[in-house]
Amino acid sequence: MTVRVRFAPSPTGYLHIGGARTALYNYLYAKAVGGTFVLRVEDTDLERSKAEYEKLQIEDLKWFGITYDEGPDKPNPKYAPYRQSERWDIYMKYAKELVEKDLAYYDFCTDEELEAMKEKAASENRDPHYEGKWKNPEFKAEALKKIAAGEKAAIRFRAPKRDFTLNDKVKGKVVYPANMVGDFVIIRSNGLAVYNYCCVIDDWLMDITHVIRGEDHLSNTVRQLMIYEALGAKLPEFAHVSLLIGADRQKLSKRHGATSVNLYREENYLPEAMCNYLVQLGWSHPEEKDIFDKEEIQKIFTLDRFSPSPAMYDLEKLKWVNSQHIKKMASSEIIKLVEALPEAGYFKSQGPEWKSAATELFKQKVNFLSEIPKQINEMVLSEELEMNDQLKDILSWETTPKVIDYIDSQIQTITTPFITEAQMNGWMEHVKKELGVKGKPLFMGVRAALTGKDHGPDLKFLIPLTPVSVLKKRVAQLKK
RNA sequence: GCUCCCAUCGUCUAGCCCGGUCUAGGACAUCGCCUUUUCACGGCGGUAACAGGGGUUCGAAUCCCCUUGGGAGUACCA
Repeated sequence: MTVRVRFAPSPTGYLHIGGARTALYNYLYAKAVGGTFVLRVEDTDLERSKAEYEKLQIEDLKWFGITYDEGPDKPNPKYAPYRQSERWDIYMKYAKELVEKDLAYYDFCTDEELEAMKEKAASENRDPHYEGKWKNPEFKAEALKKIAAGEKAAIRFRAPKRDFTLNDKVKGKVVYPANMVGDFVIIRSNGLAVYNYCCVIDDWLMDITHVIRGEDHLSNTVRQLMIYEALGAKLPEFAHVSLLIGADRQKLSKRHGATSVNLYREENYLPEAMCNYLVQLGWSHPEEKDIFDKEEIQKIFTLDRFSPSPAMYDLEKLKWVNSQHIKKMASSEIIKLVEALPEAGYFKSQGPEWKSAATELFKQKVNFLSEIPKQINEMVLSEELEMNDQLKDILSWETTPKVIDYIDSQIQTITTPFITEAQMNGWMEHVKKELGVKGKPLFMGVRAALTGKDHGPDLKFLIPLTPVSVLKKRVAQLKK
């Protein structure tokens, strides 16, 4: 039997970081065992579900490189349709069968009655477990007659009064005591099915073998276990992955800042880095590696390396992971990506040699791709000197004026658009040997003269990338 | 309230299932030093954790119980 897993998002917003992580785990597992990854859209909440969100979420998934084998736009006739909103009749059909078998019953209870029941239960300090009076066969006949006459009613599942046990891949053995839940609604009085029920019907009918999802579903799983049993369906394996939490240890949500995947896309995070980080949040590499890519993980991914405790979503480490992936990446790849950036005007206008030299230099120093053109604009292009305390300090050294004078005299003789690394080294040699300036005054003096800054990348690489016209202007400003 | 889940450095985690090799390992962050200056990179090193209490055992981070703390669920939401 081949493995079939699914990711089942609700299209009620952008793809969430947590959702992406769950999708990733499913995807990785499918890849690891040669299974099928299904995308199912859980849009039973008509109020909040929007078709455009479905599209957006799929785009986000694509950005991650998460592709699915089956889904709304890639249907397998055996299992289609893949949107729950297109499966109402299926849910109803099985619900009626459950009623036939007395495993469920019609409930004509009104909202007011329900409310009263809940209040009463609360006042008696117990759970408002619903137990309808329609258990009685007479009531059943009566109910069926009313339904036939067109009366609206919900269908409630009759919860067996006994323990249920789940052997979860992450949590281990979980025992749900009897009476944990009362009879619960599976079909609303408007005829539409409810999550805990559709989910089971779909997983069953779609032959899902492994349900990998967030821990927030763990408590609800008892309801699903009951339905599987009533249906006579084979239970899939369950893996309830711990939740992502924010800095306040609460479940990660919008108020924790950037929790939508599209935000990271816009910020030009590397999808590979994002995957790397997300996978690592709750799952550990068997060799304790921190940096890895999807191709590597999908070969070795297993369900037994999940951490059972929640993981805090921490931008600092993500930043570092991103920087590591930038360093790993071929410069040719980076060039393509950088050129697509809005700040990359100057970068784009340069020749291939300049681009690759600049990329080699700056990719070592940034956490984000967008910092490459930003740094270039600042370090290479800016003509304006910013007179800060550090710079003033350097200028006050007694060796600095003669360094500047020398650099000025040299730069005047240059007629090429750029100087070479050899020329740069020659200047350094001269200042060191002939002017007798070495160590900190040497490097800081030359740096100040040519960049007007007290920090930046190695001079011998930086200066050959800087237009001579810019260098001249900087030196001229310092001469004044 | 009730039910379930969770508990190793500030953070992500290894180790836990199959007790001794753990004076608890790695990574991020942080601090210090080194590298022809600075930021960064790299290298080296430091600070830093088994929530508390009981058991079981010759021996417990590892097994059991309790407490505490955190999380989730408790809907005709998903």
